[in-house]
Amino acid sequence: MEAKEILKEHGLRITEPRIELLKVFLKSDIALSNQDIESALPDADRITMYRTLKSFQEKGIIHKAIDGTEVNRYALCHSNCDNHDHHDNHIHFHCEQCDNTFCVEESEVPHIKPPQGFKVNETNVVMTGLCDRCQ
Amino acid sequence: MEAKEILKEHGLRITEPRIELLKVFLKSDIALSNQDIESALPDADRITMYRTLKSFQEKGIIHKAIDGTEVNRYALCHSNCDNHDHHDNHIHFHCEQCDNTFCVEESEVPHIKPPQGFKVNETNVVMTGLCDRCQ
DNA sequence: CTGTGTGCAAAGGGTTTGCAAGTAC
DNA sequence: GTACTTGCAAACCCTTTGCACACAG
Repeated sequence: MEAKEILKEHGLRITEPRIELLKVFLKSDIALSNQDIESALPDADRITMYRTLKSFQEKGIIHKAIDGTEVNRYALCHSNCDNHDHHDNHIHFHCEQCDNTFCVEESEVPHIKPPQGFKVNETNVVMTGLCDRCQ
Repeated sequence: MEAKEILKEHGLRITEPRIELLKVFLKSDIALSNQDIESALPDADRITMYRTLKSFQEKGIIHKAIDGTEVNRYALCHSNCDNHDHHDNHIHFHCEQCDNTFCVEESEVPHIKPPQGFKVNETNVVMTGLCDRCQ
């Protein structure tokens, strides 16, 4: 069972809500909002979901996909992110039509020179437009 | 009075709450959160502020500064944005220390090739790190 | 067995809606 | 005068906290 392995690898106890949530992420090719997750797991407890999302982020299992919308979305980390140290370095794409957010894994965030006197730790790129299914 | 002119140019009635809010933006060199605005205008009505921010956005007076935080921040449009058609094309910088977000006006968002079959309307870049005052 | 995780109830906080009075033009 | 705007109250909704019970290791 892949979900259980991921939990074990990241030092989290194997519980049912965590396995179910992780399965949803493993099956999805888009970044998931709270609403998406609730639709996928209608019987899951919302509070538990909040807490699970939080610990998944802290353990480096998922990352927040910055897409410029009001809505928080999360996606699996593909690089080996350890606790508190994410290094996903890809672009996110938000489709205006279907409202989905995609991780563009094949992309690399370009190096952009920061303004004078500024120190950059992380650069995020969000593209907005129409995805391949919608246009 | 510059504030009044801006309102007139964008087809908005000249009212006190709008002038006051616009003055706050004109004086600020950072993107402003709701909290920032409330601190600057302690006596202003919060509901009116929400509505004013909304109409300013719709008229192209301000734009949302995407900075990857939970907090919505807004900054004046410098290019000529008309209704529903923003074309600010600069990078935003979020400082982890002072929690401020800056519009990096001198920057240009690089052209990044979208994935196969995707159509890009807008590209946003957010850099996170330490600003010149904090490092 | 021990500490972590769960899930219900309740509190918290920010945002939106309804509506009557006020005001720009 | 008319349509837009304001600002209060109340409704809304999402998120967080408290706590007792359940369960993984």
